Amino acid sequence: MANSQRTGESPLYLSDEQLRQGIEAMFFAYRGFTSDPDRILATMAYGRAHHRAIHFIARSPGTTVNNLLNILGVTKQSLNRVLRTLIQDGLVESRQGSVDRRERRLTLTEEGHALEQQLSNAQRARMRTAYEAVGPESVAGFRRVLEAMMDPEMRHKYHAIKESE
Amino acid sequence: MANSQRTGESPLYLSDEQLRQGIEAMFFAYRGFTSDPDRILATMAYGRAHHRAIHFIARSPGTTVNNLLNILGVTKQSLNRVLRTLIQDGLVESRQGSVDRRERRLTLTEEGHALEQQLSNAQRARMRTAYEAVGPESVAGFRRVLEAMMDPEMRHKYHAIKESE
DNA sequence: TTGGAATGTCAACAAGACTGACATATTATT
DNA sequence: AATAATATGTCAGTCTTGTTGACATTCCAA
Repeated sequence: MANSQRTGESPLYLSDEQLRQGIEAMFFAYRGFTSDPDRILATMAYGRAHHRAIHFIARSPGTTVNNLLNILGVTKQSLNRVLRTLIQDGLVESRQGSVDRRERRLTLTEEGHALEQQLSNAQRARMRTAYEAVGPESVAGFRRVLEAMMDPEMRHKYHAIKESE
Repeated sequence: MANSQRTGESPLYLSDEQLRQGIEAMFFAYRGFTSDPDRILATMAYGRAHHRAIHFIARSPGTTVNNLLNILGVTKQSLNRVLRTLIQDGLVESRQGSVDRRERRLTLTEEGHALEQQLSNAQRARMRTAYEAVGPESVAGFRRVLEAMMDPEMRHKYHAIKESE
């Protein structure tokens, strides 16, 4: 069962040790990935959950609560708490849908956009530095592996967001 | 400042849109990355924090609490709560250090190893499937980008663990 | 012997996830 | 027109995992 017992049959890059290193790289890299926005958010009363909501509202202006729930994969109670504070603080605007008036269409206010820019600038800066350091071929590989790691439903959502832009 | 305003100067793969897609890919992929262990852990009274502790104890048997604190980047109180339950449940053994008896040397018990295997098998299976789907060149690029994304201290720890194996 | 380091523990707290129950509009179906 | 389903919001309670701050113990080293 364990790959290390049949190294003759499968290539080195699929060995348990290589996979384990990939797992640890993912762990440490994700820490770096979130650290810059986290630092900014910590100075306000916000956390990672607020960042995620802001990001995807910025990405798909006019999105509904339900759509956001699907993308973020949390409960409506959890999301609602975050949205409530963002709306109260004037970062997010919630308008009744014109076609289906049960829906709430979410958009960022000017203030919300300002924070979104601040957060994504920080996150992109790290990403850009990493991309520049390794070059386009490595970046292409990076993107391919990440996509292959996603659950199929997540992959669909990922593509849907990409293509709607 | 925003890269989208000087697309003529910098390559496409460093555009804000490409960086944004990388950020979202990272977000969705990390969800997949943690989902299999999370599912297993949810059936017991454990969470991701327990998984992380178990992983790095398995990786560096006889490691100290302090070393684990450095790797995991949490407070000792937080780690201690997790370790306490793991020790009580007989998954982790804590022995007084022989050289410096203030230290606690942490190892997995047989039961601990069994759980670690279950968790890492699940996580490696996803990793292996992804790796197989994209091939060794993409994997190499993936690893390069992840490493470039880490904070320098994290990169050191990552290498230290790799090389001690 | 004294100071500092490593560890453990107690208490209190907060973010952010969860479940379950229930309310209110609105739309769709019968 | 009545009923069912959908979208959203809210209240209450729980859990995990993180945080601070305070304090005790043990042990090494100057």
